[in-house]
Amino acid sequence: MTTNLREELKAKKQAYVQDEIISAAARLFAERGIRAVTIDDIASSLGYTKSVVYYYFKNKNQVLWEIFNRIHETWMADMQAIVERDIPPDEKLAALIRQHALNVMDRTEWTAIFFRDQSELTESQQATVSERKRTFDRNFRDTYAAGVEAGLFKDIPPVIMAIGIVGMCNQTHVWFKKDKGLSAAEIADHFTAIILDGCRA
Amino acid sequence: MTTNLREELKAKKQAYVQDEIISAAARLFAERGIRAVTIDDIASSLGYTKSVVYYYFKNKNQVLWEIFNRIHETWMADMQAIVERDIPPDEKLAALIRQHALNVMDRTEWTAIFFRDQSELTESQQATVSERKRTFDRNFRDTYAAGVEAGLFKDIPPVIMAIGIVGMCNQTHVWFKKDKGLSAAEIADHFTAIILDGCRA
DNA sequence: ATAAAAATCGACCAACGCGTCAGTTTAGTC
DNA sequence: GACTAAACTGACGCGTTGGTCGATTTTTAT
Repeated sequence: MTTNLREELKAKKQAYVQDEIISAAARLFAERGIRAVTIDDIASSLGYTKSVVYYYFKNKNQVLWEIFNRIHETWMADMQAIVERDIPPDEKLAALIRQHALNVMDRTEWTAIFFRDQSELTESQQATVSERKRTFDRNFRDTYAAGVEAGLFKDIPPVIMAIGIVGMCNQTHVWFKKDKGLSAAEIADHFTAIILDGCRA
Repeated sequence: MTTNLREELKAKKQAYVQDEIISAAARLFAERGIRAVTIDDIASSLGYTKSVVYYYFKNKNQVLWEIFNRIHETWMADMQAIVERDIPPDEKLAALIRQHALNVMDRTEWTAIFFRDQSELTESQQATVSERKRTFDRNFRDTYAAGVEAGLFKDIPPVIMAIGIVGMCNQTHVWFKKDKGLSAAEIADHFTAIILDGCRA
């Protein structure tokens, strides 16, 4: 059992430092753009040297890829929980909009990267992300389509709705500032209301 | 008068080549991101050498800055024309939304750059762009506020509306493909309808 | 034909940033 | 206290790229 301590410590510290690095990287990436940020920048923003980053990550791409994966996991889990609920389409759409708006504003930096810097990934990573985004949009589309079917929504092409909604929410990452002006919850509620009033039959 | 011919020809050719370069640059910048595009890439996409680009532009930043200026000029002219019209706020808002959506889809590449790569500009250029964006948003805000005043719109904070509208329109640059699926006009009309129905008192 | 201006070429440089690596310090283990 | 895995250091190699510069070709005016 004695050897376990070392392993445990290793795992814990590694997870912790990796989180630190990813957070710092995300902040800088979002602010200046991926290419404008050097590994040195990331490291020294944490008081580390470049080599430390390379000890915990294989290369710059892996740091970036981890950011993409984490944001996707969070968003997808939230979305899945809503989609599986047994509630009418209008309520479901409202919940989806609200949740996505909140998620975007909860981590504006990550959102900026996710929607802006996909081209910095490798070809195959890009393909994966595109597929994920499609799935994401599809949930909005399907929910809207179900609402049209049920006579709750106007007969607007669901694609348009999905694009519009996601666009509206995503762009908040540019303007939203925590602790300044309206709260994330208020903004999310307004957006939800605007869209739902705009598409009710 | 003979010297004038020379000057004229020079001016015309220079304007032409500059346009070529800017268009090519915009296409590549939008696709791969500013930093991922070398001056060589721009030049050779036109069959030129790097030196040709440096003959017509001082440096990379000037090419980028020109893109930012041109898109601003176009958008602002269109917007100004609408703002000055003597029509009720709801019609005005509808016109603004429609026009912006169309402008975005007319030049998806330029839009991508404008909203994504501001951080690649110099500090003072960034300040200028931020100021311009504020002015742009303010026209949406003021128009909405006037509509609320006139009892046409719900009493939602105008800032929210402006953010939502611009976000909705901007994001289309990601999805919109000419000659595929719905036309730009159709999308613009749908967006306009959704928003206006969503905010009418 | 010739001179002057405009346009283009191609070699070059210096800075920069990614990623490597051989070695050193730190901290649990026996 | 010796041993070993983990964590970290600092210097360096190497490719890339923005930008320069003198030389050369092309165009226009006289």
